[in-house]
Amino acid sequence: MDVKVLKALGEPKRFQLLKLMASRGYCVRALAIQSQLSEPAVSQHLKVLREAGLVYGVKRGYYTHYGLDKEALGKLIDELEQLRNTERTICSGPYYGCEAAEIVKCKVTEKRGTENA
Amino acid sequence: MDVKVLKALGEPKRFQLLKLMASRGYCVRALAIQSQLSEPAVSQHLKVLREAGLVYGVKRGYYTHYGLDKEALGKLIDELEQLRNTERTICSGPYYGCEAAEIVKCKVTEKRGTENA
DNA sequence: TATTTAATTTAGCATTGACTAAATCAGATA
DNA sequence: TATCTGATTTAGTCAATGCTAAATTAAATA
Repeated sequence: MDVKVLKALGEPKRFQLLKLMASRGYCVRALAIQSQLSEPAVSQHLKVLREAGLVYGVKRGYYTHYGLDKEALGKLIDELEQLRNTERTICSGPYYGCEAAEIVKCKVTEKRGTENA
Repeated sequence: MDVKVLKALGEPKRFQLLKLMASRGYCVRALAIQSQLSEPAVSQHLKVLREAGLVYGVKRGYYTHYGLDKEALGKLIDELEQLRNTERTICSGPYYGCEAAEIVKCKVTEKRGTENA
């Protein structure tokens, strides 16, 4: 999982821009007006979104059309889905350690144990 | 869409913690060991995740068991899915404006127009 | 009730990040 | 080729954020 994608989405203005671009292409100024941001600010946000692979830009005449890359979004969704479907280990042992205790290498007999479930 | 959720996920260590908690419950110290973070650092991350609704804590004896709230994750997934399924408006008009031009209120005749598709 | 202990909170510090203003770039138009 | 213009980049500023160390809290245990 590329955290860069989540980080790119986790900024309110950036997410707003992305929502706009979901429905159609926008040039930088249009995005700036819609989002109440300056053009350089939009440009910088677009750079982050581009580097996360969430957005693509197509030059058409003077303008560059920016749009949401739905395939990239789908990839993220798949990965989150996978996380959701992670099987959950049931730990019903004593407080200090369970069947998965060795993961953190803390023993029951230690002074300050680590609970693992 | 609550951007707080995405913001909470967009931090590497925090996402790592969440991945751990997907498979089973962990106490703070176990998470600290696993993630190579101090306990206060983990506690602070958990606070962010809790406030985003992504994580729940259950007190069991001395320990608090933290786990991923899969329902909250599902909600996020649904919202991203919705974004992905957004119908795309086709703009095939001239450079300065298309059928959706009025959105940004820029006219073809303006000195510096705004492209909308 | 007194003690123990996992967890949290606080203050402080260093880093990251978003924005502005100005300069620059790129490339389409004339 | 020269010009015009949408977009990007750069430098600088301020706020937000993640971490540490120390103090504090809350609640289970003895």
